[in-house]
Amino acid sequence: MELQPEVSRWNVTPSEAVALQRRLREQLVLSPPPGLKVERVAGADISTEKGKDTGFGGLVVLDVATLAPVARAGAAVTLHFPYVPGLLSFRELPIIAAAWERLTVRPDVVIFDGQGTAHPRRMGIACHGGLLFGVPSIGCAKSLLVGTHGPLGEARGSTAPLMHRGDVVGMAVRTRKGVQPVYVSPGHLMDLPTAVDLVLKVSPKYREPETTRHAHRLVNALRRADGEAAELE
DNA sequence: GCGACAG
DNA sequence: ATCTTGTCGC
Repeated sequence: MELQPEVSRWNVTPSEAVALQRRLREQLVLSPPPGLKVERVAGADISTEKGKDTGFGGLVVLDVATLAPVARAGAAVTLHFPYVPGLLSFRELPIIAAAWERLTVRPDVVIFDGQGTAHPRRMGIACHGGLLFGVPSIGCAKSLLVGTHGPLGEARGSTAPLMHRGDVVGMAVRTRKGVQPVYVSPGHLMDLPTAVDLVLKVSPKYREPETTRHAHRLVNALRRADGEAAELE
């Protein structure tokens, strides 16, 4: 058997995964490619069933100017890694990668449902995914894994730096007045200001980015469709 | 040793 | 993440 490149090595123990993250983070580039033009942005997500071990993953590509979907792809893959805080990418990325291979339209940026550098080892799922696909990426999470931040204004667009061990690892961003902020951090080939700007741009109305919302609906639809097919057996 | 802990 | 009903507020 060929030894898989480390960035796509999934058959590891949690302990090995941690060691892998420490090596992979050396490859991270925390700045956008010079002259990056963002015309298409993709959202990635997975959905699972309570007692089953199949994960349904998908990506939806949106036109940034109109936020209209222009492409999508999904895949069903057996889960081989448990949910462990800090090791989310080893559970979800194999599924998202299968969908990525079926995606015919390449986005300029991928937004993941989870952390980027706002991670104990600066290697959240957005970092790992960006490295894997070789594409600029952003992490946009609904809750914190690590870090603290001060209060932020009530208005949409308000921000507060997310601090962890003396470093700014991300930004708490209010995407909508009167709701809890989301937590934005760069993944790969990305910086924090660019990430925050883009997340606000693709979140004009709801708390979460339209990319994430579309991806979430896609993978849930895939899971339900699979469940209905199973009922007819 | 104790508590925290993306999805 | 998923399992689940109603409920509060714009």
